[in-house]
Amino acid sequence: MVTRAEAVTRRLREAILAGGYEPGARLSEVALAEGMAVSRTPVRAALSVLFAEGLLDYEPNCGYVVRRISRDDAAHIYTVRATLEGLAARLAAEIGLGDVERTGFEAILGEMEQLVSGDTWEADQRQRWGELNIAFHGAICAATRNDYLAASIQRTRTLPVLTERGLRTFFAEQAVVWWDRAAYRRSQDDHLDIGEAILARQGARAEAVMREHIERAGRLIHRKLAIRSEALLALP
Amino acid sequence: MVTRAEAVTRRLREAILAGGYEPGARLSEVALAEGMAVSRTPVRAALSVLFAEGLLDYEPNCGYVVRRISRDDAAHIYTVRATLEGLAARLAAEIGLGDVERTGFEAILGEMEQLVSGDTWEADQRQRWGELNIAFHGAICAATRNDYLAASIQRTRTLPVLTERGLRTFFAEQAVVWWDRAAYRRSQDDHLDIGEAILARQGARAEAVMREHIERAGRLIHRKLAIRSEALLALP
DNA sequence: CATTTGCAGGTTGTGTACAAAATGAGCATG
DNA sequence: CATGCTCATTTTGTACACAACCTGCAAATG
Repeated sequence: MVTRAEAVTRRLREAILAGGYEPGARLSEVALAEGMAVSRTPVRAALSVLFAEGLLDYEPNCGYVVRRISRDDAAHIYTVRATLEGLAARLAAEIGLGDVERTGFEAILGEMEQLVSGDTWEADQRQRWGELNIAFHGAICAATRNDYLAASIQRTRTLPVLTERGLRTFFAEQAVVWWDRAAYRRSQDDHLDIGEAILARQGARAEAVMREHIERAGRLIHRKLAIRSEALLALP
Repeated sequence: MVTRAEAVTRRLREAILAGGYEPGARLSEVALAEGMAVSRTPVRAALSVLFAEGLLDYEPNCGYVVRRISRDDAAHIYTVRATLEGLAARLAAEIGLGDVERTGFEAILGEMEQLVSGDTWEADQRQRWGELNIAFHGAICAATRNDYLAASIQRTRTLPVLTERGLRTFFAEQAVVWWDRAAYRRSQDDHLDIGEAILARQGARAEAVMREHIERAGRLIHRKLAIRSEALLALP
């Protein structure tokens, strides 16, 4: 059975990552408790967990607020993520994929290629592409057989960033509304190179391409955030 | 003011990392509460935080136990740590040290060299060397100006491993009782190379040496754990 | 004899009352 | 007008009572 604390944790985490709360928003225990029809106890437990995960800031006797991540923080996180995903790609190449893994891996890449080179590019296709992108990176993580590495990468992908809409988490496919179609094409080319390198057991090449692949996404978001910051400064 | 929950968290964390509780030990809420003369509430908060940090395992309605990390887990963690510390060394070299940083850095290296090439090698000298080792790696982290990276590295160093004595955390200097003096000398040679590379702004060299430096420590611990496992199996 | 079912004991999960601390409004004072 | 103080309000921190749940054992049942 799931405890209420767990249920509240999951609901809150998803709400935050989906952008239901603005970064900087105060999370009042009583308000959340009433909203979810539980007492403050499970809410407190959930908040402490999300704080430990890095989604919230906390000040004793002052409460929890949704963490606001600065442009520099985002750049720092992307630096780490690029390195870790590069490591994962290299390990996957060095260890090699089993037959089942290989089949699934090629299926993911094939469907992505089909999507991105299709005639239309509607919202549901972009979303499907995002799912496949997650699956692609997840497959590489899984192939390393290193749970700690997979968890570390996962952490870098689930931190909310200052946003009004669209750019909810660092995981690039959540931010796709920012991208033009050429960026998808470029991203897909990277994926093809990475997949090829891994299947050919070329560890160094897989690592280098993956690293650059992530760092490019980081630069893109860094630039987008700059534009947003200027826009905010230009207000009243 | 610090809340009781924070105080309990700190005390518990230190106790676990110092080896006060065997991996696998159950942490009863009431027992801890009585032992620290607080109610169960702050104890529960502390346990949930330590669980999120990865120091504890948790099963609903069943309680918390000190996490037991397998040999493979240890190897996985060291792989990630070697990569991250390598990244830190490279960034430190690329960014460069300020005058104050550089002075402190050289002081640390100098004292370590003096210690390890001295005539005696007693317990307090080994401990001092351990402190300086922490300071050395910490200085490199700080020089990157990347808090997320520093936190990620810190996490890899604070996970307890199966042990009876000596080998409490993965941070090698906690495990020094396992090493002979030659290992310290070798470690110090690495430090000197890394320091030289960073000061000379040789990023790739700093990264490579640091990576190997950490991976060697990982292999050492992996081997030690193997010996311990055999010893355990050999018991009645 | 094996299986199950019920009970007792202990542990964790939740609700709630109260204490302690921070916040903010209003007012006095320089 | 700015500053600092007091006090009410709000929010969080803690304690504790009770409910829900797991565990082990023993007795009943087939």
